[in-house]
Amino acid sequence: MSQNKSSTPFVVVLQGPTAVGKSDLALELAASLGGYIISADSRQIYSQLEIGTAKPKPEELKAVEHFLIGELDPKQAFSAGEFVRRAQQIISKRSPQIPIIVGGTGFYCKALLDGLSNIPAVSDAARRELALVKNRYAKLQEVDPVLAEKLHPNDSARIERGLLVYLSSGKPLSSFWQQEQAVGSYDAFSVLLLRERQELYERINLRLDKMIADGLLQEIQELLASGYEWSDPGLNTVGYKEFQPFFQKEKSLTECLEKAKQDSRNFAKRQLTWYRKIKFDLTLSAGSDNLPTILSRLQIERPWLF
RNA sequence: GGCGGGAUAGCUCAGUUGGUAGAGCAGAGGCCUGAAAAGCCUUGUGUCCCCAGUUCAAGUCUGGGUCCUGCCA
Repeated sequence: MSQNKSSTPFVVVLQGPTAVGKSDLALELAASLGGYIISADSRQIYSQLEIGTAKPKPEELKAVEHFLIGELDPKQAFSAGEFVRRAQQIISKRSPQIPIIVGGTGFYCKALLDGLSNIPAVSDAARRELALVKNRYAKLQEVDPVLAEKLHPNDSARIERGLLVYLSSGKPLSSFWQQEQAVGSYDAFSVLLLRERQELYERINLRLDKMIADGLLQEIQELLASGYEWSDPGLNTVGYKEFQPFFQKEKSLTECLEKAKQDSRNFAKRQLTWYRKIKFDLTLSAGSDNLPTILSRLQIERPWLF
């Protein structure tokens, strides 16, 4: 047991709801293990969204090497598949350095660890064709009954995705599930960082107030002035989209700020629901001195690291 | 002080010709195979402000209180 049993790369995964305090712990952990950080965050991947996505500060980005932060233009769409591809590449290139994968996008972490079915990319032609489909759920029932069975008729996003895959490939999305999964197998140590609900909600509220104080509105103003639009993927982000009515002079700043806080709280709740069914090696309560706890566990379970 | 409007779920409010009440939001729980900070589902017994009256029956009508609120003074 003196070394990693196979060549499977070792990764630490740190997850938790928004505003719980993941970044600080990740920095400490990376420093202790001599590792680097990969952000598993569907919003921090965008450039120019600094304040509202609570990106690490420049000093922090300098102290520890970070990946997948600010790499994408807000006009570009991103996806779980793309995340997995990029993360895998970074991990293999950097091996045997230890990546600390930190982020609140649970789906990305799951996709990286458990793999995604190998589903063909969606074509532009399919998108154009989809625009002509009237009753989408009925169409999906006809074309991919297996998927339709699993979806609620109101679940527009997944119905759309199912149809796009069918229109692109000519095969039902569900037919790809059985196929081999593109699993990059890792020896992962998964940590969940939690906080008491009430306290988490209070932190979220305070964080939004602080974002405004730190110049969130100016940041949005600059984005708009640079030609970004509210319909761009990057701006479809909690902490940004709620301020559209303010910039369009339809609602007061207070109203928009309250909505942003509300949406963040709802988001945190959804994250917590997601994490409940994910298996973690260690669940920690934020606020205490968690670094030693993680390190001692690793010393026992992954002695070759030390 | 005068003339109005209102008092119903944590919040904002609906409630039809009287038959013991319902939406949105919040809260809570859940789903999730390339938009996941997205998308979606489930979940509402509360002194209908108080007292008295009419009535088989009052959130709903009548009278009297109390407290908000708008305009005029």
